Amino acid sequence: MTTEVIWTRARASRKGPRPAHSLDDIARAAVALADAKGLAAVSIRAVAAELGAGAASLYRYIASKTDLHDLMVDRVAAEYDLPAEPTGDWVADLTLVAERGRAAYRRHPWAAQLSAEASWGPRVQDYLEFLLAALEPTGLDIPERVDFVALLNNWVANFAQHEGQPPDGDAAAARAAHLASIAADPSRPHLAGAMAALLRADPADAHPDLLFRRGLDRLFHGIAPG
Amino acid sequence: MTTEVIWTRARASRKGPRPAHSLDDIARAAVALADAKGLAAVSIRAVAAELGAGAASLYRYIASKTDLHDLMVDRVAAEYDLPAEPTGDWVADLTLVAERGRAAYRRHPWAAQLSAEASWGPRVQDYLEFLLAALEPTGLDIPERVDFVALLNNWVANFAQHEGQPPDGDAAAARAAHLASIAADPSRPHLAGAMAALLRADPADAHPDLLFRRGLDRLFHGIAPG
DNA sequence: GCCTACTGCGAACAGTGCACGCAGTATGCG
DNA sequence: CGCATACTGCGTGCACTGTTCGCAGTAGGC
Repeated sequence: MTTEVIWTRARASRKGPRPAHSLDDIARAAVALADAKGLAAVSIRAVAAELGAGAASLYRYIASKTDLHDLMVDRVAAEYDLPAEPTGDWVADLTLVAERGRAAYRRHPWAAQLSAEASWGPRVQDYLEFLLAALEPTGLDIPERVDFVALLNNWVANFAQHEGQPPDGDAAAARAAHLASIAADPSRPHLAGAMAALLRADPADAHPDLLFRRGLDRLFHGIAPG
Repeated sequence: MTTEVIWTRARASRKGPRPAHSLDDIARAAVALADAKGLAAVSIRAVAAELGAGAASLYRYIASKTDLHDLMVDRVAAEYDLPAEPTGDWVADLTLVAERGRAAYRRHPWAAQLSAEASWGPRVQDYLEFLLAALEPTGLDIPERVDFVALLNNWVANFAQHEGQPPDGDAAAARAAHLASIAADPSRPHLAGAMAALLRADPADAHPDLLFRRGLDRLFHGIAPG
């Protein structure tokens, strides 16, 4: 008997007691936990406790923690809530996806770590379908489209991660101190200058919306000058 | 007493026995272990055993597993082995970095998961310095340069990940089966078409070097048609 | 009314990151 | 020299992890 990804497992059961929970319940609990206390706090036991269930009970629904992660990613993907069909204006379509993604990754910063590895559930597939359809007018061939979908997702996740203020705490403070020391190190002038500029501009006077649009534009039209 | 990142800790010691290992030894052992058995096999105990040391001994050198990850990333970054100064031809400079990165990520696929989160050691800083300097002729402003550095790293890591054949094993087989079922699902035609095309072209008759150059070119000049 | 397929779950197992504290070692100072 | 001191390696233990096993209980089909 081969292992299966959670999305292909049969889920019909006629006999016995009704399951007390659903995959969606589990996903919701896990997402809530990750939002509140970080991805590291999402343990099988913790999710089970959130549902008022025993730890071993979760294994009636999922086969591994990987399955749980897949559920979480799919649930976040549902927040894209895209229309059935792209408009045909590829810049507008991709911009819409990017903005929805930005919002989702700001709500769920942990999702960035999971989305690259997760196996695609139905909501993720909807997202991919929309993006691939939206890319049709660009004339890119198929490998390039797939490549660009991953690129866009990565870029959006990275952007959202950096615009949300860093999580306060011990490790974050150490990070910030290290960044400051890099900014003050004259032996790597370009890096020091860049870090100094970023630290100075931190009060977000440079509107992030503008940076986001500009970054997207670079993705669409490249970084080449002129 | 505030926690510190591993790169800023004092490392002078005059009294007592000479340390039996060095940070570089530890990094080398951890990288070797990750290359051989995957990132999950890199536990404190396993790395210590690789060095012929007790588990608790490692904590004389590092303060946490995060420190170990930082060491590993910095060691991989050393493999870029970039010249002191970029040439001034930004396309050539960035291409060089991308190619070195591709090779490094193919040798150490696990590094992709770590590089985004790691705190920058000296070798990583050298890499960043070179890239930021190389981006100067593009006329991008500083936030855009920093953004692009992250983008390039992500894209290269992602590319290298996908061109290396997937790790054989139980989970990988389940993944492949799921992909095939997506390719056969007519309810999302664009996605199905894309997956079918990718699965068909798997025998790598399309030279990956060519795909790599083309992808880089898209990064530099954008995806806009015409 | 029972067989049977199901459910929830306590307990246990191997493994993890990490902290404490002790034994041993080498250096600088008197 | 001798010794206090600052270091090193590390056994042991703790709280926790993902996962498995087997058992008690429940409810649909015949």
